[in-house]
Amino acid sequence: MNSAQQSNLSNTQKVVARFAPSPTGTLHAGNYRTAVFSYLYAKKYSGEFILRIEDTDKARSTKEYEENIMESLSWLDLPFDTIYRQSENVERHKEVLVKLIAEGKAYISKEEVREEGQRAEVIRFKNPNKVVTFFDVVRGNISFDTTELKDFVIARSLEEPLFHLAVVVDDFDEGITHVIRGEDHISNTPRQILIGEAIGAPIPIYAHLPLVLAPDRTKLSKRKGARPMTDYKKDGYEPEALINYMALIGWNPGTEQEFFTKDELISEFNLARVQKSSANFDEVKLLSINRHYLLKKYLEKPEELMERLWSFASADITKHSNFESRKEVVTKNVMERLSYIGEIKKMEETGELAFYFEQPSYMAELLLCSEKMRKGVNITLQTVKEYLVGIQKEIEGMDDKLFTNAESVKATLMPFADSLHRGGVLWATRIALSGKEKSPDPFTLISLFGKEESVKRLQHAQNLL
RNA sequence: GGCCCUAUCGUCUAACGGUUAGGACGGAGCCUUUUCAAGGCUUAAAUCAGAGUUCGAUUCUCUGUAGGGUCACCA
Repeated sequence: MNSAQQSNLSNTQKVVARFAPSPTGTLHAGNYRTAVFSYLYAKKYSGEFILRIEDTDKARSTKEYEENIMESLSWLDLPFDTIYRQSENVERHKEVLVKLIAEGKAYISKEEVREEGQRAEVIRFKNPNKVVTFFDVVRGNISFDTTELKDFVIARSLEEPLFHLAVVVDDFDEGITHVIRGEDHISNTPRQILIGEAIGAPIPIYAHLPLVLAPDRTKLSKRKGARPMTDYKKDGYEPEALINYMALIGWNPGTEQEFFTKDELISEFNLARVQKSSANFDEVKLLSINRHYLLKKYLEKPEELMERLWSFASADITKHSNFESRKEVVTKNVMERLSYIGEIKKMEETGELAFYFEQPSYMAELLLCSEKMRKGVNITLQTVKEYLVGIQKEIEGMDDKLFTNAESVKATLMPFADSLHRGGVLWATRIALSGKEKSPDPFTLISLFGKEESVKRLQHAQNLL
């Protein structure tokens, strides 16, 4: 049996899939992954992707969270064709409730009030108490004996429909053909099918996706480090990387391709290759995919990327008198180690950037290269001083034209370094210029700083000795 | 606990019932190099257990085990 046979929907009907979050908190990658799958599926079949805000819980739903959802979807480039809010549909829900009650399929039930806020009367669905079997595209047939569900509550009152009722009515009214959602909804499905049968709604095609798990292998949640999608935006992640990675959690194309444009995903995606078992969300892998897209953009549109990159740095850097002239080279060097753009902020905070613009301070001993680099030669602070004096002289004697690029600086200075001690001279020079154990090579730095400042920094180093 | 779902390297995963069980991320090592990063090469690492079906099981069946989900007047 396939899904089209099971469902009483016509298989020539246009696909209408939906993403139906409730605006009661910020949503994380696990939530948005279901949006990705729904979107890809709908677009693959030239169908519609609907966003439905499930805000029937007035007490917990807020406009801010709703905006957060819209912002994320827009950032991820998952545009919806239509948006609905359940709260705007209460009249219709009421109409259905009234009809259900009139037909004896639901009833007003007197309740014992145990907690504050509980109603003395609610509306319960009259459970036909049968076994419901439905076909899930991901898992095949699933059966439940609904007897254990009893007569479940579908509304607090005529004006206050609850989740199951609202979902079924709205899916029906909106013409939803495919319900693609998380596995945590599997056990809700029989209830919803029962309601659907009671109101004469067609049964949609169900696809329950495996859950996205936190590293502790339980459901992803805020407490377990799941970040709101907007955090990735704030940190300057590439939305293409998120989409790419989320698509690959619980789905694979069956080939060894790992990077996909959105259009490629749309054409490659299918529900048949969706995994049954839940998966871990791996921030490290996300980082590596992000870096791939970051580098790609840097290669394609360096100007644009540079603008974006430095918008994450403080004015101490971007308003520095040398910033504009050094920006390009610094960007190039910084890009070699960034996984995501916002990391530049971290680099600045940990003091990895300052030396590009200001005289660094450091301990004189740092000018001494490691034993390994000395290759048996005895190098003392005095020797280092001689190296620095020598290299400074060389630089002072260089034609200004030679400073325009690192290669010409290297071509001029390397023979000199070799004549004394390559490792010792270059290490000391680099430290004098950067003050850092780890930094770009000395030729790049000399070319970046120019004659005057390079000499100044070398002089500073000599004064330490 | 009841019900439901799931089970391949650390992680994400591939493999018409027949493969030296493949790839990616991460790890390790080597090369390159003045440092770091990048890059190149190499490498370690898995079919939950036990029965059954079969000439042959990662793949099918059953049992066990483990993990997860769900049991609201939340969604």
